[in-house]
Amino acid sequence: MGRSPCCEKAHTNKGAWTKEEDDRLVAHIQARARDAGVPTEGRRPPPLRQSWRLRWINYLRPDLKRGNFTQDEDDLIIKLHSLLGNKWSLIAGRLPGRTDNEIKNYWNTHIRRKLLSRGVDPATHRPVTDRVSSNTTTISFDKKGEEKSSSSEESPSSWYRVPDLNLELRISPPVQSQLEPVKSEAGGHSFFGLRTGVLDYRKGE
DNA sequence: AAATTTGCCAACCGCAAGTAG
DNA sequence: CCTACTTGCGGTTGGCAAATT
Repeated sequence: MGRSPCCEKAHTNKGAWTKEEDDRLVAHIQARARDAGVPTEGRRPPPLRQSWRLRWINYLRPDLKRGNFTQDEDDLIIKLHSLLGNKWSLIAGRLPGRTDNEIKNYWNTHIRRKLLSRGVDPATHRPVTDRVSSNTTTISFDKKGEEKSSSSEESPSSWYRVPDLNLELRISPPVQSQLEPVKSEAGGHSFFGLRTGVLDYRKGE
């Protein structure tokens, strides 16, 4: 991808990253990791630093899997989406080596179409012809920690059960941290000393 | 062979929440 | 508390390549 015309001007450097820029970013982050911390060269304009962060999280992180999604990953994404909705970061937390952006793109380009071709509404995960089903459980994330459910069954606040999916979801530290114990600082990969790509559930305790 | 359309996906944008001073 | 700044997230855009006309 070339740089878009608008990006050549006004001291900006938007657009696709070059190999050289990637190398510099990786070297910079590794150096910073050794120094344990924060950039020392003064403040940068937010858009540039945000771009660095995105590039690192979505592309340069060493644990990224890349390549085609497997059938298992497909199924897992569909199940998780039916439970979590467009919470791509949460879904990504369950798929080691995949980023939220990657999953979001894959959903929009592949899975949506696949579900539609099967006659399933990708938004609701119900048959398109199915109007209102009474035997379903709806989980809303509108309010933190509140489960709005049409089912009367009591369940522990830390996990949910959806009858027609044959899937139980327990909120716990993501797979990533279990598989890869050796990480910068305290799990996840460091971007200027910050953990990225792994949600820290302990914060909420 | 050239023009047009379509699909893919990296990157951008803006908002909300978190944090530091 | 209040303000400014940073980070994380989800939605959207736009460029490239492949497919089609």
